[in-house]
Amino acid sequence: MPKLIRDFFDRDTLTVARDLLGKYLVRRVDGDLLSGRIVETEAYIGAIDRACHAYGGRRTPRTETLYAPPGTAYVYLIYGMYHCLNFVTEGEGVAAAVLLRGLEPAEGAERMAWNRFGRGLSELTPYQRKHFLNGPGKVCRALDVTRALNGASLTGDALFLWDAGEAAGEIHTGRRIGVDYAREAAGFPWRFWL
DNA sequence: TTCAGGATGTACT
DNA sequence: GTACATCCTGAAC
Repeated sequence: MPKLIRDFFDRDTLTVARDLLGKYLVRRVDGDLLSGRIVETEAYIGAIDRACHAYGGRRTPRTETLYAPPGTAYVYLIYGMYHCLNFVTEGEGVAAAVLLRGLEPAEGAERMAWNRFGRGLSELTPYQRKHFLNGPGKVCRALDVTRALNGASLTGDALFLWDAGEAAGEIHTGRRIGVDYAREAAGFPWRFWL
């Protein structure tokens, strides 16, 4: 019911990227619940997208997860020190996913602050509060998402998505971040935010 | 508030 | 050897 099931991800990737806005990502770690409302996503579609790691059907040990069944977590290391979390979409064998770029903190914000900055919520500067979960690396750091979760199911206990029944609100669309190298794909309006 | 520069490891040429 | 779906710090404005 409110927990998103595999069928949710087994659809057109752009549709999934939009529908994820306003849903909640929930992470269970050591009995604690960390969660946030999804406010920014990007779509990556291997068949036609130079910015996708699996562009043109490319298969390597890293990209293998992109071909996994819908509702699988694709987590990779970027710039040697940060992780990015993606939700695999469309049927098994089709390389496509939605990158999670931003959350609004919900449950467990205190612990997330410790994960991100090594100190509690009340100790944060205004700048740190404003830039709390507004980037893919930040989200993963706060929710303790690492490559240990690569290939995990998004309908399990450690990591899943929740539909609280809230209306998403107005959805904005634009170019994706950090893909200027991707030629024609650099301009695809595949970034969505609230 | 904006900007340049550096950190850091893996994937792939 | 080069590039990378990033973030932080510190300095200048």
